[in-house]
Amino acid sequence: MRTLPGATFPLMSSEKAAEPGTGKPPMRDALVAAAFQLFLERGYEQTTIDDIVTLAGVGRRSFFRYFPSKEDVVFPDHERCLADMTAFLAAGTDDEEPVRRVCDAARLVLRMYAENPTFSVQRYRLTKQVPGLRAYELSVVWRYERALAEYLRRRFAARRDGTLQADVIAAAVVAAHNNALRSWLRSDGRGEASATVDHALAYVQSAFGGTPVPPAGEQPEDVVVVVSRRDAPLWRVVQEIESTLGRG
Amino acid sequence: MRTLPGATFPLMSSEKAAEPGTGKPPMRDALVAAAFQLFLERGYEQTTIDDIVTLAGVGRRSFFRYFPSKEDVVFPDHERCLADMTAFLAAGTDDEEPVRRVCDAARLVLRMYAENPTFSVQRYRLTKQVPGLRAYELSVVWRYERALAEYLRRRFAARRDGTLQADVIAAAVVAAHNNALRSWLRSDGRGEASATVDHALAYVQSAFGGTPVPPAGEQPEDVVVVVSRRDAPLWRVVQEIESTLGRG
DNA sequence: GTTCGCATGGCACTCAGTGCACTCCTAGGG
DNA sequence: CCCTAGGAGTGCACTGAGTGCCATGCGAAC
Repeated sequence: MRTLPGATFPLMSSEKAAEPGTGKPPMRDALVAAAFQLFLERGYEQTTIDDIVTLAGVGRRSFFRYFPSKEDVVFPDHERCLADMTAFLAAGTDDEEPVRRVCDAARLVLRMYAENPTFSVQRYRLTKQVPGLRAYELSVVWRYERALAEYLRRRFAARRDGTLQADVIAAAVVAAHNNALRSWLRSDGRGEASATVDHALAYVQSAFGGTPVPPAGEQPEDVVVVVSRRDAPLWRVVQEIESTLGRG
Repeated sequence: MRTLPGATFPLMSSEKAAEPGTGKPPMRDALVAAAFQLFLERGYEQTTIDDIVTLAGVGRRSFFRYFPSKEDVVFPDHERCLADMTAFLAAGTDDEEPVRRVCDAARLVLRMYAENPTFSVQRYRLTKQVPGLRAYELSVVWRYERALAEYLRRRFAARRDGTLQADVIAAAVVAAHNNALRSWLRSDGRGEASATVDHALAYVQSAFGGTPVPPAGEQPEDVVVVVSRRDAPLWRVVQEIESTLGRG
């Protein structure tokens, strides 16, 4: 159980001290690096906190100073991302389409994943096979979903069944986002993540939202006529409308 | 720390021994009863496993024979309910409307809650204020959602974007169900739970499903004509279709 | 230099969860 | 009637996460 050589985590970084908010404390990064190295080498459950702090060359107590639990070290940036999303939603004006707004908020999360593809893929493989981490990830995702739902509840305050619609749409947005994100992660971060998630979110917008893609250049006909076979499923009808409007 | 009097948990029950599958082991029920008594008295985190087993009058090791973790004692019947749901989905035939089927599956869960209103309400209050239990509940709900999504994925195998639609619809169904369930739980289990959840699921069916309410008596017109103002939001158009079809 | 604040480290403790071995108690077979 | 096999329950010791408390050390301010 050797100690990580000092060069691996630059204590001589431009950030000289741990300043919460301004820059990342180097010790925090060192702990994340040491933890992931061990998690990938021997697995999450086979790695103890003592192993991590020994490799990082810091005291055991310091680990819990930066991460409230062992699971948290696997999701080191979600707290900040959640704050970003909350701020993004709070900054919106009331003349925006609510569903479009929450879809854009979801894209913030995707961007965070896409910023570090290799890290994201490693974490994905880890969470996929460790039940405890999967459970923890659920609680993280749940907080994003709640942020979206709270925003929609405010926007839908006047609607009948506003809270119901808010909860359902938030869940649908998160599910679509996660579907696209996972598909991207399974491909080892190759390909364009944003295109995948755009496609997934367009489906949700087509089911719930206002205008999914503002026509911009080409205006749809002033009058839309849809002829539907009796008993055709509603999604088929919606699909028909979309293609008629030139959004297919 | 007295011991629970023997009369509180009928050891003289008709089930004389612990027979997995046939009847509930009385010891399991005794542990649940003792646990909830203490959780309500002094809180979840303030209650240790030792407290529970002492009150139940059994050995500490026996607790973990029945419940793999402390959280599990709070959700003693979800494992069976999940099995029921899986069986229900597997028993369906392929000529049924898939969305309707998963909505019916969700109603199974509601029925389980509605069978023991007081227990469900107590548990709700507990999970609402204990973060650890909330997280655990998320993992339970996630398994329901996965069961629904897997079913829909099979049914949508031929569709383009089938897995996306399956994931999104499953999430929407679960969110609608939970919205209704929580509203019912907040009312202390008064009122008709099934009516609330029916209303919530109808919203999801109207957004995704085939015929939300089979017309039965009155058939919709064979040809549907919708005239829409330019730039009207899609949900407004859908609303129009719905009212035209007589589903409003 | 002294002092204050802060990041860190060390120590001891609680408690959840596990592996193992032991004791009953019961069923069944000779 | 005895002997045995298996399963339910139990006691014990151990690991490891997470916490509270206090000491230490270091840089900044005074």
